Amino acid sequence: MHPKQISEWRKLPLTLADLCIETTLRCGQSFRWRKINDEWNCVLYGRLLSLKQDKSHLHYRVTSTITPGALTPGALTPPSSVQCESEIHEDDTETLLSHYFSLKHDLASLYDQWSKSDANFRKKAPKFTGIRILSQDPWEALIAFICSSNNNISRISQMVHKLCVYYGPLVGHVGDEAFHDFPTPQALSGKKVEAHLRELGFGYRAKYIAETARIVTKEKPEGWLESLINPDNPGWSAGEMTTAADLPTYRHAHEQLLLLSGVGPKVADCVCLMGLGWGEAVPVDTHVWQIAQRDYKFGKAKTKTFSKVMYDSVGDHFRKIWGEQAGWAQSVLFTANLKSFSEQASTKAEPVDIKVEVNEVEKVATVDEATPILRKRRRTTVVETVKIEEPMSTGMVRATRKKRKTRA
DNA sequence: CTCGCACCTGAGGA
DNA sequence: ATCCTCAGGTGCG
Repeated sequence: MHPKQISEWRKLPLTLADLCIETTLRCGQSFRWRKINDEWNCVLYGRLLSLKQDKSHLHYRVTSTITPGALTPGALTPPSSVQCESEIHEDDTETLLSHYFSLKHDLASLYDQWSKSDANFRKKAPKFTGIRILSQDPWEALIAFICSSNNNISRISQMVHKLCVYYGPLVGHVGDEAFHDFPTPQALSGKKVEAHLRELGFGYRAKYIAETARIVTKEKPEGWLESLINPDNPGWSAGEMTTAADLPTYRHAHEQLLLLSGVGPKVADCVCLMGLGWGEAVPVDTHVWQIAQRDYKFGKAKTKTFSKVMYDSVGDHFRKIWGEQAGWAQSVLFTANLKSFSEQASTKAEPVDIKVEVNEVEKVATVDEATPILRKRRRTTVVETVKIEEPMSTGMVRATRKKRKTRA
């Protein structure tokens, strides 16, 4: 056995504008990080990580580990290499973090790009720098966001924690607090899971989780979820070889996720964005819907629950504005809109910010008024009439929406 | 297809 | 304190 094996602190050169863990780890992407003595802790892929950061660096260390092979069934880990020595992991922990925080993207460039193409982003973003999309484990993201439905971040975090405690492997401790990894699909597909989760206060989500675990383990082939990962943003272990046949696309991944229980368009987009690496996925929830109405002149919904058409319309609009990483930009504005971060959100929510800012947003398919926008399948031309303004961001924004052929 | 509503729970405000 | 609203929605009729 390996007693404690607390490794030394290591560090990555990162400014707070490159990455702000204080914000990124609390803005409702992951619900698992716990702050203890000014350090953020979480188990990722079988290793207990601690993070802290200063002006110039992200400091990290691995407190303890368990054999990685047992945790990620889909990840092909050579059965022979189950080294316990933390030393083995040292080097690839940096790789793990680099992937987890999506460090291959230059955040300053992305913020610049979004600011150029969107006056509202330009106004809101400066107070919320360093927000990154986390590339999380797809399965964890799936279950966590099933828990998120009609729920608040505080309770979602509690629920995810319970899943880890009761169904995930114990990896180590920080002080007297135990840290478990996220449970595998198999662990959550037991017969009594639903009833137990009910007892634990999961409410109607207990059924969704149990059902989804059953579907993934029993009705889908091995590695099915991983096969939906964006090839341009491969998983950390690079264990998901997609057969050339099923050409994974964002649309396909989204569509597949909808087949699961408790997974609607919003949850599917969360998983696509934060678990499968599809940057164009824009989760439209109540907050984003509010943002769309307040800051982007989307019509007031006549119905309480906005329709699928409106859902897609909002997403398409943001994809048109922000481009390839629209979901990321959305996450920044989402965070700026969170009550928990309201103190940052400017001294006061001045309702006077109308100004000339949103001049180019223009009309945008007034979705309200029940205008049968898509009624007739009018070729593709109909829908939005967002004017193509200045030429600066041409290359990116032109997200070629080919064939809208909606089966007909 | 669209729409309306029930659904579990508990943290946080009035 | 007690009520009420709301929380990163989804499934079903």
